[in-house]
Amino acid sequence: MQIGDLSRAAGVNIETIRYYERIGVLPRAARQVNGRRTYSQDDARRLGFIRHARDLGFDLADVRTLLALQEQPEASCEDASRIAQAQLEAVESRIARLQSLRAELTRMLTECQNGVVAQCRVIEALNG
Amino acid sequence: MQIGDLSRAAGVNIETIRYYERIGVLPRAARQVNGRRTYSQDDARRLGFIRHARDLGFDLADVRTLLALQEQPEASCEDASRIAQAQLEAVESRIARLQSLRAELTRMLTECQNGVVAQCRVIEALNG
DNA sequence: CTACAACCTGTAGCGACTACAGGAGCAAGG
DNA sequence: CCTTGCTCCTGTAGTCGCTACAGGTTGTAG
Repeated sequence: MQIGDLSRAAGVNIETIRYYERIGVLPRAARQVNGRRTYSQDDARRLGFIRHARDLGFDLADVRTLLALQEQPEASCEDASRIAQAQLEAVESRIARLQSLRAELTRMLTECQNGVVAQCRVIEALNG
Repeated sequence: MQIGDLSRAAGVNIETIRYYERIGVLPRAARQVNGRRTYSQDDARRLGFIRHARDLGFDLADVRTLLALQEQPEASCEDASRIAQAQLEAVESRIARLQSLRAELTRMLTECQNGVVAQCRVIEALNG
């Protein structure tokens, strides 16, 4: 399996895969004689793990930690749940924040009568 | 009022104020004889406007447009409400996405018994 | 033999800051 | 008068997580 296949299989951009290798989130891929990268099923699983973690909002530092943990099956999973817990809290505070943004935006828009800028509640609200 | 005062008054980092000037979101500030920037109340209001818009999640391109609109009181505020409407939709889809992340994180965490990585639901969920 | 696709490395760009380095100006205390 | 320390200046580089080239090689199909 070469990089294009992996890219399609995992739904991750080729450039992103090379980027992950460059920064060491993925190990240096094995090469064919022509210099092209080859990947195993294991590599694909690792990339899937990364992608899923990224989709859940973990940053690459967290991903590194989670990957390292995953490779020590006998270690305590305390670290993993601590990271997930922190991420959950971050997500919850982002939700709360976005909900208040939504409220303010909605208020701005319902008060705007679509007239002239001088009377526009959207602009006025931003000046408040 | 010099830059430090404005920074404290508006709650915006000094470097950020200079950055806004550099990219033209703020006009080039008037200078004292010694070369230091001076700001008026008007400048402070403009910065407040920017900050508020940024807090609402508008990007600097939107901010530029909103600032330009604000300075044409007789123009139609249609553009302003279109931008706010788009922002509202973006906020709503971010909320939806974060709510599903929260659900998945919560599920991961409630299933994790804080044992060993090999049985950890957090790690397992990321592999799924 | 010629296209053209897929790959390679290396570097630069994005947005919105943030953090220096290296210097100048200014007020207060000794 | 001199030093200390604060604020300011410009200019450049770093952050994060990619993404997009440029310029080259290799492989495949007609």
